[in-house]
Amino acid sequence: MGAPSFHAPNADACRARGILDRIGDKWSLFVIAQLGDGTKRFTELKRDIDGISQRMLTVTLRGLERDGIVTRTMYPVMPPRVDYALTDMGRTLLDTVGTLVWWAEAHLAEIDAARASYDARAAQTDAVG
Amino acid sequence: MGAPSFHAPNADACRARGILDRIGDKWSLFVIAQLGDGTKRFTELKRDIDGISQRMLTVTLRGLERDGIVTRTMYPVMPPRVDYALTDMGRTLLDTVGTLVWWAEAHLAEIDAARASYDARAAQTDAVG
DNA sequence: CTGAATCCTCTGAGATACTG
DNA sequence: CAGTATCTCAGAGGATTCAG
Repeated sequence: MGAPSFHAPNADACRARGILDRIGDKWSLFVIAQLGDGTKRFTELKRDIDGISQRMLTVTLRGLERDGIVTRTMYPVMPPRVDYALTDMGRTLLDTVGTLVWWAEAHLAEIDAARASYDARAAQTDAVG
Repeated sequence: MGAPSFHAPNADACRARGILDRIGDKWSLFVIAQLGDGTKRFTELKRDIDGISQRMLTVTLRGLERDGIVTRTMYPVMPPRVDYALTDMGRTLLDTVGTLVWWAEAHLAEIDAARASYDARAAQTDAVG
């Protein structure tokens, strides 16, 4: 439990938002996860991340590169070749996100149950009311 | 740092997405952070979370309630009164998110530097190219 | 006080076609 | 192969208004 008590005023939530804006979008997490396996090329990423479009892969990679989370290496060869990899900071983020994944796994069933319960209550209220 | 090594294939990223869909939206994190201080009423939350609209506060609270992260307690009095609080699961999430905030604080400067550097390079490329 | 309903705008993101 | 450019659409979210 390295987590500080986090009696967060808005300020703390604000800092976290910056991070969530980065990894909370639709694709960043998948890209980071994929690069956790090691250096990959554009087409490899596109193939391995199911459903991502060229455009979104490009946009996502640009964002991550800008924030110093991935590196982009171009080889001036024909046909072109570009390698992507996590930076050191990117790897620490991978670790941090790991705790979130852990939490998700630990509470998936509980969340599903809560949703089912809530939906059932809502449906009943609808029918009765 | 209990974080497992997280050599995540897509499956792991997928599970985390569910969580990020919940806390990664524009307001959930602020609400959770505020409720970390203890039970609050609708109007208190609206006042304390700068810039949130009634609508988004309602929508956000409903989502969090549905997922079993906050509880909603109505008092049938006049004028109406509704209290919101974190559930036990909500408190564990607060803890988990704490590690993310910690990461954010630890790397804010590095990220800012990376952005500045990237933007500078981009501007230069633009000018020269 | 708490919230539902309506309207409106702006951005995220997919599909497609083109370039070095 | 690795992008960029353009079009388009759906959904998020704000402002405002109405109701219990």
